[in-house]
Amino acid sequence: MTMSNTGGRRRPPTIHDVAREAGVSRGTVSRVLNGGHYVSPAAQEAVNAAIRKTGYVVNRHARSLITGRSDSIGFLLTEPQEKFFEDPNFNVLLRGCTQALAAHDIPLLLMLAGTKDERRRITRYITAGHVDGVLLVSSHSGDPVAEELREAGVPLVACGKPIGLGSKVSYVAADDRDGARDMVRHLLSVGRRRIGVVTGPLDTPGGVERLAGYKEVLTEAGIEIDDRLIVSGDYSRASGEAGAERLLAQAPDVDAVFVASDLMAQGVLTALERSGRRVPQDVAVGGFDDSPAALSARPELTTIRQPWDRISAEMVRVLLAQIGGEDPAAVILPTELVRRESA
Amino acid sequence: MTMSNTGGRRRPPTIHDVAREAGVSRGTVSRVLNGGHYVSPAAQEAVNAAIRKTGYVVNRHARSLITGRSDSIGFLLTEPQEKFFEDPNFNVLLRGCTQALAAHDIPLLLMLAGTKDERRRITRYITAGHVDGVLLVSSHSGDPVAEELREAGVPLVACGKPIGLGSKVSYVAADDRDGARDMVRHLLSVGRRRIGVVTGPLDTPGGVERLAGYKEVLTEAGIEIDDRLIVSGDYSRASGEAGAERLLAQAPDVDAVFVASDLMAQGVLTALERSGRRVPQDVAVGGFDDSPAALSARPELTTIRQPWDRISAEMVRVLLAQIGGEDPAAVILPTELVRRESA
DNA sequence: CATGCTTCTGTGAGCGTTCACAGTAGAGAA
DNA sequence: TTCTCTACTGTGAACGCTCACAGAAGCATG
Repeated sequence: MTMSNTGGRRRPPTIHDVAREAGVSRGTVSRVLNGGHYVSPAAQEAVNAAIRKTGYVVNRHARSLITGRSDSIGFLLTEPQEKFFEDPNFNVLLRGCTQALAAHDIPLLLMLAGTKDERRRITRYITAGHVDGVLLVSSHSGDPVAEELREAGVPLVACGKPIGLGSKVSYVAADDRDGARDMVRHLLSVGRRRIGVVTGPLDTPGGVERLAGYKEVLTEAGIEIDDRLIVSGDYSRASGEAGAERLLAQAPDVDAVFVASDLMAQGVLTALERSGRRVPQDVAVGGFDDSPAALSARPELTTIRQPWDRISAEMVRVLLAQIGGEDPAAVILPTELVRRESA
Repeated sequence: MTMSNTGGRRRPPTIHDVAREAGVSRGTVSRVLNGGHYVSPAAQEAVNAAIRKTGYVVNRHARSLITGRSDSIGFLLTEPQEKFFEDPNFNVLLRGCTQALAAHDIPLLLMLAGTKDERRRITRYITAGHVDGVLLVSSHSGDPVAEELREAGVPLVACGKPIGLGSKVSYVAADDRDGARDMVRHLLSVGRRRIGVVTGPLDTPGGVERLAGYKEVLTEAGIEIDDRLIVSGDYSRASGEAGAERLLAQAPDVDAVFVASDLMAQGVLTALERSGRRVPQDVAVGGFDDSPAALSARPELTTIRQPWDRISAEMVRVLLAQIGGEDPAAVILPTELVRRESA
């Protein structure tokens, strides 16, 4: 007598049990579960009571088998994995998406596509229909996974404008250009004229747009663009430090720096401190993101807030809409200047 | 004629298609899929070829419906949500678990149990059998969700020793006491004698153990425990700053501080700087975790590395074993002193 | 030649849902 | 009355898979 009883989890009640308990048929229970149209109030009530009494929870596998939907979505990260650790923005985004989906009772599957093997596995998983749609985080251009998913017709919403993907891919992004404009205007308003910039990667729309905003405002203000004041980084802390070194070498008279990410700004602060310059007295520093890094920097960073909570909410909204048959959409959200100590 | 064609995803091939293609029956294909026992080499080969040709991927819903397993596991965070953002350790853990599971082709469902509503929803979801097991992150004591899951017999592995749960819950943790011992020994070895400590929350085993290690080493060294040198925090940066203020007021002659987390250590550094003390010349500072925060601190933190990659790998291993019917287990992993600038 | 054992294969049933369809009852119109 | 329409309910089939079972073939043993 070998009964393998692993912890004693007994089989949960089925729709049948509920139907019997309520004195109705499976069909009626199913109708109550899915919106309750064409169900008499009496039956409605009886079924709900039976559900409460039995503790019934729908078996999603059985449902998915017949509907063809999985009622789950994937959160796909194709960034180099290090970024995932270093950049607190991902956390905020991931949390926001998870919660927005939870409100719809949809679980989020975390998918990390670092290696080539993982990419292949994940692509197969998704195209096999195991998720209904994908929230995509991938700033670099020409992402092969995204391209493949798009071709397979998988509903896709990117965070930030994707490159090289057609209009079939929705995206949600902050208004990078406008945010950059706000920051540079602020630096002007506190009396700075030799304003440098550490850009993000210039093969991404975000990097390009933030630089464009910088140039626009300076030009409007009648200040000539000086190439010695422009260096570029890759959003990492180290690249901010290196960028600031270059900037200081090329233009020692710089009196402000607009840095395209808070993490890079931390690096810039380190380099400035090493060069003996005080922030903000000698050089004002403006960041971008309003990530937790902005608060842990010394001095605390004046920065441009990206509305991550709204971004994640919109990503989920747009994705669900697209799964529901609507056309892909692009959503641009406003940013906000957050004034702290560094500028 | 209203054909609702949403993007043209056609139904993927089924096990039937593969069977027909290979000239065998469904049963044989199924056997190949699940280990290949009792299958002739010829059939094996034919089925594999057919799978490649058709691009077949198993329908997990259909499989789960009959096996009763979901072949997916939940990563449950019942911490106050802010920690999730502030503490980079979570990232490392989450990534490690995701990848370890990916190697078994098991998706990870991210579950954030912040509000009471979310907790109820998630508990129902899990106990309904929609995941086979749960990786639990929850440092505070008396977690009601964990308790409920344990009672329902859901396989559970906690990160760090849980409180108030019976021996039915597995856990994986770093050797907190030994790590603390190493750090305090190190502080002694660089000539410090008035060594303070900022503990973690003392209602958690981690907090208690790290304090115990501190006391042990001092006692061994013949140094009397001075209560003025002991203050406690909650692992947050702010509590580290406040703790250091108290410490400096109670014992101005302190020449080293062992801080129970890197994040708190950042706060300690801030307070020390404000008080005019140099690190490490006047006061040496030792952290705990070796989180990314340790590297972004100035000076860079000497700290105790928690082996997060091994912790996540072990959590997954133990959980899968438990799902497979093995008994719950406790795993303690060794830590390592990482010497940098602050001590 | 019968019997047993091992290795392999096909078949029917069933997992818990949803969906399409058929059917019932009651109300109102012809 | 008879017909139609609406509101509601029950039933069988199907979704794609695994599992238990039956059976076939090959080989050794009695």
